[in-house]
Amino acid sequence: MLNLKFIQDNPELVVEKLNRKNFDASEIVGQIIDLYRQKNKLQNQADEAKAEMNKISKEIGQLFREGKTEEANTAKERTSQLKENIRKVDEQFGGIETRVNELLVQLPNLPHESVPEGKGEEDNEVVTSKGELPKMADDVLPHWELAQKYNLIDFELGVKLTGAGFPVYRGKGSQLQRALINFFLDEARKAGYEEVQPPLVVNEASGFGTGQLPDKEGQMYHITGDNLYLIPTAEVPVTNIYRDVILDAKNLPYKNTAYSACFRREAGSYGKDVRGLNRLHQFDKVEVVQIAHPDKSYEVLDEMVKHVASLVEKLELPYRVLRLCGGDISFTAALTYDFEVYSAAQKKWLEVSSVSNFESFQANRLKLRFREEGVRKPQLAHTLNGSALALPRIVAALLENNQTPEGIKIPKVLVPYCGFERID
RNA sequence: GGAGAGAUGGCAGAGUGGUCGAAUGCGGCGGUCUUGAAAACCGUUGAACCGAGAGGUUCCGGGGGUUCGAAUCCCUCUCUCUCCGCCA
Repeated sequence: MLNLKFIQDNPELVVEKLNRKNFDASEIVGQIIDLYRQKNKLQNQADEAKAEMNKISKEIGQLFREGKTEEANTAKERTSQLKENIRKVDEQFGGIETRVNELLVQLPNLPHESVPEGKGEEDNEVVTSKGELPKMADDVLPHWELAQKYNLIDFELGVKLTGAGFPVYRGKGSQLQRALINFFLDEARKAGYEEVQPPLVVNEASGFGTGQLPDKEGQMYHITGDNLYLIPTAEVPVTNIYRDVILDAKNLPYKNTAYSACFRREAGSYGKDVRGLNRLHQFDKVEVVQIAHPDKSYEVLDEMVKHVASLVEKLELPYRVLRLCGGDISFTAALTYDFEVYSAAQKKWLEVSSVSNFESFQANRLKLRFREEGVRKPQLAHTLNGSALALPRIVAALLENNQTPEGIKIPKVLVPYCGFERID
């Protein structure tokens, strides 16, 4: 959520920047400014009337204590008009506040100046490209066939148990999952992130805090009986650790990592993209989250990007990093880098990580602030997060790229975690 | 699932109609003392909004009501805890 005062002070800037996101904010911003003015006027009126009321009430109390009952009763008569006035002004004020909030919530985050213009994913900017694309024979298998051949993942069994998009990992497939999770968590810990194990189910307030609600309600599984949501990413519970808190500036940045299962309804995605591990309703992911000082958040973002890069490099996967364009970047992010690994049999790039700086957009909803030494007023912190990494597409690329006639080779770093060098 | 209790400042915990943004303790910050530290003592210490400022308004889980006046009384919702039952 953008800061109301900021919008008021820089309406043109807001509209201009949101243009970059292909969002026409002129009308909403105009309405907000208009309402904001009315709101202040009403607040002043209400405050004045309430001050008067408070004064009279105190006087009445004083009179009663002095036993001057008659005078007190006279004073009471003065209040009814005032009371009615307060009620009316308050009602209007409340209505305007609600309306302003409704409008505020509709505005996406402002994109960072480095965000390229563009309509969709074809306009994303490739900032890094590393690793040789493997030259594979023509008869290489896509990962879903490898998974079946080596009995690693049973997609149909998942359909039986739950439905499409809920695969069952088994044998070495299951062990590989566990190895990746441990590897990613260990790497994060070495990079200074404190590990946490959050709940996989969150309440409405948490969903709102990180921006899933109300905008992306349909993407989450909703447990209606208890009004709780299955998390689409560990970002939600982990970032919400810091909801409604005021941190000490000298302790910034706060760094957390968490492994979690992630649940996404993926309503509206059909077609060949959903084949195999490419798009699932439940998947595993290790997430990294940082709460940073506004002056440092872009340094932090670079640090996180380097961390994620080191992971794919250690896994010996060819990858590229994209800076998302205005048309592809999410509602809440100011700047996002996507990581894609090359999947040799499918011959395509698969997104395995998304690293974003949300600046104060989430913090404003979360009421996540920090206090600078010697400064009385707390200010909004910046939140950042990134996948480090999401498993399924990594597994897909590992299987496809490392297939040999003798079986699937496990990358060196994972061998100690897996306990085997090859799947055959 | 059954029964009961509770929700107050960073934490603990008082406060049952006015002088309460709220006692007290702990913690935090500043100071005195000390070679330094501890102890002791003194002071200070919530947030949001409006305002150039003085200052004003709001907030004691959320919402509503009673009253001139509500942390305090009433209604309602949510959440937490305790005991019993069931269970990993």
